Amino acid sequence: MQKTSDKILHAALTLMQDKGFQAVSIKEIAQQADVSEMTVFRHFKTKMGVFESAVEKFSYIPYFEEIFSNQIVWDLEKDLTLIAKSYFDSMNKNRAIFLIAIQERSDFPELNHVIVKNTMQLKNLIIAYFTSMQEKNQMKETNAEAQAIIFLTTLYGYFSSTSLWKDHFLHEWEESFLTNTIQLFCEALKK
Amino acid sequence: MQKTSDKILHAALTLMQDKGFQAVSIKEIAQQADVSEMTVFRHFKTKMGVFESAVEKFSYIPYFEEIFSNQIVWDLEKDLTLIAKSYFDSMNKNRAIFLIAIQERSDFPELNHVIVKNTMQLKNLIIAYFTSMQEKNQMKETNAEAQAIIFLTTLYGYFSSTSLWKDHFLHEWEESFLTNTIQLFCEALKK
DNA sequence: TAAAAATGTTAGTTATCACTAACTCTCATT
DNA sequence: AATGAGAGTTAGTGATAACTAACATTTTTA
Repeated sequence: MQKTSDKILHAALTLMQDKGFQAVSIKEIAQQADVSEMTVFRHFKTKMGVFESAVEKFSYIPYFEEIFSNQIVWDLEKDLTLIAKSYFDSMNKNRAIFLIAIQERSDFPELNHVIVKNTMQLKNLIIAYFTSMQEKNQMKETNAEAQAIIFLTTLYGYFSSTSLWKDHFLHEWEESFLTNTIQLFCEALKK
Repeated sequence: MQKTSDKILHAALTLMQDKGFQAVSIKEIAQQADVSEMTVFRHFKTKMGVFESAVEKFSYIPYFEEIFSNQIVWDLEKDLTLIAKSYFDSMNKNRAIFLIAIQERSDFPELNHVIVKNTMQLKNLIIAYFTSMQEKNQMKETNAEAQAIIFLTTLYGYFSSTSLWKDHFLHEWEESFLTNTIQLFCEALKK
């Protein structure tokens, strides 16, 4: 059986990813977790305490460098697939925090760092990868940074739209979206 | 000089695009608009009334069909530029509503329609455009819908990330992002 | 300039919310 | 059987927010 504090944190994140931090009351969290309000306060002192514990527990720091140093095979299609999947993987694990960060961006701008830092790091790795691929003569000589930004923006666009608007938006399944996107980039960039 | 009710609506939208509907108080709106709380209530009855009037006043319905029927020249680069600029133009005009829609999506799911409807409409027009281009033998024979979705997702990703995370994210200027993106798509899709 | 319309001021109502305090209940361990 | 930890219950405090009512003041207009 689940520990009480875990139940509370899970309930809090579940509610906050839909409504944000300040729009969710302790009462709601307690109901969702099936405990009394007092139990929540006893475990976490304040509402902010619940939130901070939840972020700490559920935020995920991806290790893109390892992936890059171990699994890159210098084949554009395979490598872009790997990169894209790693990105989706890390963003999916941080989905709740991503959604809360959006909603509370004016009150807790620090939260953005979790998301922004990951993305910037990946961006730099992709730039380095593209540069290497150009040196290996496997990619056309275009602006590596610009291509990296476009690639990441596309991935971000997919993740963001499916997270925020559920399937009511452009709805294509992740797998097929990914295949088509990578094919497009390969078509444009491969030498 | 600006009418009082316009001042209020403008203040409300300005505040709500950062914090959302329910996190902004009438007091804040009144201060921002430099009127008294009572004036706000006298003009709009309820807080919800302020919001509804603001949405009605500032939501923008783009006329993509007209653009497509008048300004398309059947040159992939020129046409994609036109399409992308029209998209950014309409989204920029709806930026405040877009940001509020995100924040209040669990309470006012109807709001999404303004954004989703525009995007879906544009998507269908792009699919039709790609199909025609293929028939004219100016584009490779790929899945038109998939390409349209990728193109729109990329544009959405740029708009969404710059709107939400200001310049702290992938920061490339709209103009150069657009040029590079369209060049990539042309490289991949042109025959 | 006088009436009318718009806005300000002040005080108050009701509801909700974060949080506290004091007390009770349950149940596993010894 | 006694203890103590974890959880529930109830009542309450102080703050804030939406909204109302009554009256005063300013601005616009005829």
